[in-house]
Amino acid sequence: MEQRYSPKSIESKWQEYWEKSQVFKVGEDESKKKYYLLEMFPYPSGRIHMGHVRNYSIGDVVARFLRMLGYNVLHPMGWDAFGMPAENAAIKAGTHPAKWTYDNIDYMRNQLKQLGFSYDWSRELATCDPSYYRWEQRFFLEMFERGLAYRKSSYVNWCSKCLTVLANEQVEGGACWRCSEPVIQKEMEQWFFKITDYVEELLDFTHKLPGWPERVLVMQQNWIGKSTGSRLLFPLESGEGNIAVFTTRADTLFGATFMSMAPEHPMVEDLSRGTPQEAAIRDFVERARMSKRDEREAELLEKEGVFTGSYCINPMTGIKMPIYVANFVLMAYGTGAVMAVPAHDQRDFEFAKKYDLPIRVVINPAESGKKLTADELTEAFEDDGVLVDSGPFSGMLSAQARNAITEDLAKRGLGELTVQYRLRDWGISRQRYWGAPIPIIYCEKCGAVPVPVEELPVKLPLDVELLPNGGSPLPAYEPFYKAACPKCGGPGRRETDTMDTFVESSWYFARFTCPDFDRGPLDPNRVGYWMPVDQYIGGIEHAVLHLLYSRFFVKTLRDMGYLEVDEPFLNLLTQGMVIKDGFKMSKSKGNVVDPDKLIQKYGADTVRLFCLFAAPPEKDLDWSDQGVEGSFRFLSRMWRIVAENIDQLKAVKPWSGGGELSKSVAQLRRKTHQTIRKVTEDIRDRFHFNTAIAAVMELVNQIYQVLDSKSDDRAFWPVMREAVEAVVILSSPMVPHITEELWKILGHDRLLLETSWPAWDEEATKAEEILIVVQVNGKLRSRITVPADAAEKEVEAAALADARVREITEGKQVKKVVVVPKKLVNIVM
RNA sequence: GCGAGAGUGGCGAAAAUGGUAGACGCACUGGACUUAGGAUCCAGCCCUGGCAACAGGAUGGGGGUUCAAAUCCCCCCUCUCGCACCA
Repeated sequence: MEQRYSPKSIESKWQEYWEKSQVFKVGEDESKKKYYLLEMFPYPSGRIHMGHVRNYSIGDVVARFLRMLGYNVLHPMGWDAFGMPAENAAIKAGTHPAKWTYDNIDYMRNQLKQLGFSYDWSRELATCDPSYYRWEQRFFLEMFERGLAYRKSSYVNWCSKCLTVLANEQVEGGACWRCSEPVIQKEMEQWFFKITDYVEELLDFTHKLPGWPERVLVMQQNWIGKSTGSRLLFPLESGEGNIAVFTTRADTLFGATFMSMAPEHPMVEDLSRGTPQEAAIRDFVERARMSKRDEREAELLEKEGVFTGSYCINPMTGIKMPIYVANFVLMAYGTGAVMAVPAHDQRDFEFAKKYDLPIRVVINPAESGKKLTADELTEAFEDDGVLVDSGPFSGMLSAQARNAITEDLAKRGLGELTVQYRLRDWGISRQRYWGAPIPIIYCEKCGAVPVPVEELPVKLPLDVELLPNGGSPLPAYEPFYKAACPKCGGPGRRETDTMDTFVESSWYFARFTCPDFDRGPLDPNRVGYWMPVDQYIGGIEHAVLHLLYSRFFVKTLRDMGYLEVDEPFLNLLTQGMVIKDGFKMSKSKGNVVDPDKLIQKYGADTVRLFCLFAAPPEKDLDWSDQGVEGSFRFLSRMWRIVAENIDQLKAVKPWSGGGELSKSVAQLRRKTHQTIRKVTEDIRDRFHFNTAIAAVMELVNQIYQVLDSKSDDRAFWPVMREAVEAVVILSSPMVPHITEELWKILGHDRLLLETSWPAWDEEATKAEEILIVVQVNGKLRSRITVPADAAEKEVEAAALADARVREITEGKQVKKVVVVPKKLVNIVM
């Protein structure tokens, strides 16, 4: 055996062996308990980065650990392979997105293999493959049939750099999530998935996912943004129709003195037509539309508006309310129109002050009994309170009045209690090339006609020329767009938009259970066996996007009969970022660490070990080159224990109990079993790999000490062997190559990864004598050793008899003695 | 502004259920082995005082509950994240 630990040849040897013998390939085995462990699959951007290494190292520990515990573990890997970077890179490099993508996949697959992850590679899939997206197109058609996929024209988020539409979830602070270009509003015909049909269930289940981090659930709840209130109608002065508003404060209706509308509101044009305000309104609306969304939503943006020239009537007071178009009203929320109550809403207050509109106080503070007056207000009073100047409702509390006023209006058909959500339907059309085609043909006669299921997949043509500006070549590519109407046979035009790539990632986890199934999207038997995912691991950045879409998609697949689960992911672990020099590792910060180089220098085991040891998984990990060095040093120490003692170790069997042990040997055996317990519990119950590794390090340290002690106990080597094997087995999920090698060197024929996880002997973890801490008045004063089975009274007596304790308690009255079994004695004076 | 989370040595971090604060690792210091070592091994390493045994202080700050608080409660400060004119 090599005296020095040199990972290179060891690692490639075992990787080849694992691959050849297909040890990680799994099938449905009813005799075993299944466990579906999944890490978020990567976008094939070119190379694996440290974030991936960390994510997949965490997953691999769990997968290997559970395998050894006897679970049937599904642990697949694939590629989120459609997406814009492929197009941009291909244009730049003069290649094709498909080639770029598949080349990257080849490179990255190799990187993952070099890291030794225990994937069932036979299940690998790439979402850009027609054998994958054909089923997505099928889902689309079924969703279309059920009205869950529909087309509508609306204002959508447009990124002028990416030349495509973005879903709301993909807009961060008014800018494109991908390129940070400010997003503008553009009116377009788009396909939508009706996620709002599932809004209540999506919200409801945020309370039924105990295995998810609270903050992710809260983020989803916030995103869904449920609020209960009233929908009220304000008749137009002209008598021709009403304006609908949503309000959570129907109790303030008597204080509504004007109306504010979003610039995009469809009634704006009619309301201003023929009035002196027509030109001013047109100008204002145009300006608002062109202004970028981040400017419009910026906190400091001053409230501005223009009178439309028309009025509506307050249905309670009968007062004429001027209708304004205001820049702060969002078309996207509620009805796009807001009843303005300046006394009780800060925005309306500022607006009223600016344009000199009337302010009416209708709520007073309930407790202080203070009376507010419009003249004295310096800011809106937004709290609930007691109604005043509100006709028959005066004197009521806000909470009651909200219902009472709405019900009163309901009698006149002007109001109803309603629920409003922030969540809107998921816009999935993308004006890009590298995505799954939407299987629709437009016919002048028949409209939007679905492609017949038998004709799927609608293949994305690969023989196109990309446009230098990044726009999709499909609308100009006749062989693709030219199609006959499936209904009437007349001339048609194929949909040239592609689907949002988040659609692919919304169901890949289900496809992993049966990636070769060709008689439908999902094999009911296999998907039934494996789903749901028991443990999902990935970055927090997908808290809303991917994780909400996937939850929705699973519910629709369930309702279409493809799945039987309500939720895709039973447990979710969101791992922290990898930080270096205070910043998240990124190309733009120039602080990336290349996994290839590290593997080259230290081997995969060291890289994995460091990622697991430096921080618990959910926290950010501070990268440290010296820390990596330390991880390598530890593995070298582990190696040396075996290398320097191989003959003696091989000559014996692990200690199996029986007989007296000398002190240091007995201590080593106790430490061994305590470590087995600690590591098992840390991995199983808490995913705290850092403390599990620390425990193994402690055992290694003790092994070195005991090796130094040169005991002539005949149990020495057997106990030593038991300890060394524990080190090897317990660290094997984290560092699988070195441990597999050491296992073999120790003389085992069977693979370490086919070996059962060790059980600890509870008896062996117990010491016959234990250390008890003695406090006087809560201060640590002494330590005593007592037999482990000593009774409380005996422990108390021993503590009081302790020399140091007697020194302190000398001549004083002991008031009370607290004995905590096996821990401490506190003497109170 | 709203919501969530976090503040512990020079650094990354440990301390299920309140019970020896700082395990483990990094860095640092000293020593051993060595032609040499940036390899390895041993020892030290929160602050103050002391040769030492030991004493006192210390988990962002202040108060409280308790025999006992990093941990529970109240107030304040700082940082991170998410949402943000949502009517």
